Amino acid sequence: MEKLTIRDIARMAGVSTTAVSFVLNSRGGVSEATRQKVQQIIRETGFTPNIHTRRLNLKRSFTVHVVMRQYDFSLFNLFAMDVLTGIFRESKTLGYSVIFTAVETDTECGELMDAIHSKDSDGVIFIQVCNEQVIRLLQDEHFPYLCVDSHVPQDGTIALVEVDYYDAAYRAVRYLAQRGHRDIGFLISDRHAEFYRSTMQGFQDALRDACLPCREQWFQRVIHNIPQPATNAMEKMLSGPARPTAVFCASDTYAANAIRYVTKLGLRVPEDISFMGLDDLVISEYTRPAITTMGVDKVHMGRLAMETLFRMMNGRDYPAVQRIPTTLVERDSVRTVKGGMAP
Amino acid sequence: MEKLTIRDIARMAGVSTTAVSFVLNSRGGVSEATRQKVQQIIRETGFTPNIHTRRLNLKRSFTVHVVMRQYDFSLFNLFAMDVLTGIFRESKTLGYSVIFTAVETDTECGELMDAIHSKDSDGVIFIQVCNEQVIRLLQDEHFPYLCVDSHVPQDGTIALVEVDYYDAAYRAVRYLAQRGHRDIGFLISDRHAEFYRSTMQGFQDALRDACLPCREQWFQRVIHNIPQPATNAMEKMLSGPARPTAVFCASDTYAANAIRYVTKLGLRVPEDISFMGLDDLVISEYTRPAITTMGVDKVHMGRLAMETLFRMMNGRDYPAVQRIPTTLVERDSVRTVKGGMAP
DNA sequence: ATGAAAGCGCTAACAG
DNA sequence: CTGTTAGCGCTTTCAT
Repeated sequence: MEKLTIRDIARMAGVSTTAVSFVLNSRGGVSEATRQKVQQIIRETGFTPNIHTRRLNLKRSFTVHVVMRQYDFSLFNLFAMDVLTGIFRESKTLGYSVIFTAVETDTECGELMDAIHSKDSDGVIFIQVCNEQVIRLLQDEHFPYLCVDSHVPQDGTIALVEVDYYDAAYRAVRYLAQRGHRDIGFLISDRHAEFYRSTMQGFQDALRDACLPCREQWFQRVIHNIPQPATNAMEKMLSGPARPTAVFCASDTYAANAIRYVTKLGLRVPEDISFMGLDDLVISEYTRPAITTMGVDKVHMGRLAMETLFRMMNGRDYPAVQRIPTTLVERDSVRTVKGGMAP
Repeated sequence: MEKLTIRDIARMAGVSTTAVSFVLNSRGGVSEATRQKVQQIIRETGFTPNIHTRRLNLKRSFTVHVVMRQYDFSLFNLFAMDVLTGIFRESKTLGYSVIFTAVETDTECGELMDAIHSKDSDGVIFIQVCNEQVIRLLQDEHFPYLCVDSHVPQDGTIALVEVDYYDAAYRAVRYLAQRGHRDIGFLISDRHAEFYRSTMQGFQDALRDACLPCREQWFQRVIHNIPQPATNAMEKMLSGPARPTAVFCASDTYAANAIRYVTKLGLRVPEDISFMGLDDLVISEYTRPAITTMGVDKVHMGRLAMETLFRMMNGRDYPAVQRIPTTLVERDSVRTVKGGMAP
């Protein structure tokens, strides 16, 4: 069966291609009779217009390009996976397709730009990726784009959908303090300057506001993209003379690995040492103890990103920075120290 | 800056559009001098050919369409996520783009076909989705497609990349038997007739070959797509007079939830009851105890799927059914009963 | 309301 | 080797 064209339909309906085109795009300027006739033929034949032609004419492709990081360990994809789900759902309702590129951490600018140019799309969503050069080029081209969870300074130059990490860190530590913890460690990211900055700031402000001590050794940076991140950092944190009673982890993945590590060491969690995470990933519910964490609605972030990009692509105005709040999810990895308030 | 066309490049290089086109597609029939000239102009201007036009002319889009299930709980996406990673990697090397549709469980045939027709692509990969009607229509259109982990009869009519579930179940039970377990329960899927059939067959054959008893009550079907699958099934399994010493779960997600459930009940895993899973998902490493499971190389499945579809799309021959073997991943959820062999 | 015809940007057959 | 030209299938302008 040869692929039908608008011409065939026009012939079968005894009208011009213009009429068919108008019906397809539900534009006015066609008599009701013609419209009926054409619609019937379309239904009977199961005709679908060639999408490339449409795109060629309209100079838009009605697809968005999602660029995300390609991690070696699925563990790190857990966050992005949920964001994706949100993007999918929203794109469906908006009538957009979604196309992908997964980039290695060290992908260079030119390569990425090529990918963006060659895969056609009307806009780009970066998830956990934000190369300044690429951003600048995109800006020069007036190409719509937006970053989700990209750990980038929120100065308004780049459209962003970001977790309110400062607030998350602040409230996490405050929570720990309220549970009676005074000696609090911190597992922080070794990358993403902005992520580092905001969580660190939140952490320190909370420490200060709660009048808690602050020891150099209890701040440990986690090395990414190795099979068991956090193990190393945790080892260092515990090697000193004093041990924190609780550790705030800038990601649930750190927390999961740290808990596993200290458990192997013979420490009991949360009795001997408490842990608190950030993000509320799927695994956090299944570790033992399950991780108490500052949860984020990642699917919502995806929806919001897609919706915002849609506005950009259609010339409407849009909020430059959208900061997503976190919610405390209490599970079993934090104990109440005597003197602290029970949950 | 207006978008350049092949015409502009031709003019600037002082050659015809044909020459430019040939250079772009690295076809012969152009003198070295011309080629150099054109390539330089392209480099200088940063010209990229309009992809729609190319597709329109070639009548191919160089993109594959991935259709996957849209689950409400990210837990269920863990398998598909890794398959996707494999598809991405392979598609990149093959020069294909990837486009998506996430379907609800009850998406009807017409809707899916529309999605397939309207998002353009040269082939479809279904992940954990396999609607017979859709398959038939696709077959009628001679449209390349392939199913990954779709739990469908492997009779050769449909190109498949499937886990060897029979073998996985058989070997899992044999492993449990070797560890000295004689009373073995089974948490099986409530869906996917073929998945049910093959795992059940493997389970029963292994039981028979090891001369183990087989109790009706120890077979429990898990209800999907509820927040805590397996809890219910586990409850039923434990409600009888006798309790199995080990349970084989047709998925790690079942195992994770079952372990959590029985732990809350006060049972110790693996001392009081052992669990064995299937798939080796990210969570399995983080539960406590970590789940002993039959692992599958999901990323490999994705690669294989993409590569096979590529063959189909290009008229080469391809294997109709590819059965992926599983590998035992020993962790901590199975104990050795006295009389059994230590690992 | 309708249809003829001129593109959209590129590929490829064909003639030179 | 090179350029001219006819499409690819659809949108849209402009007469009618």
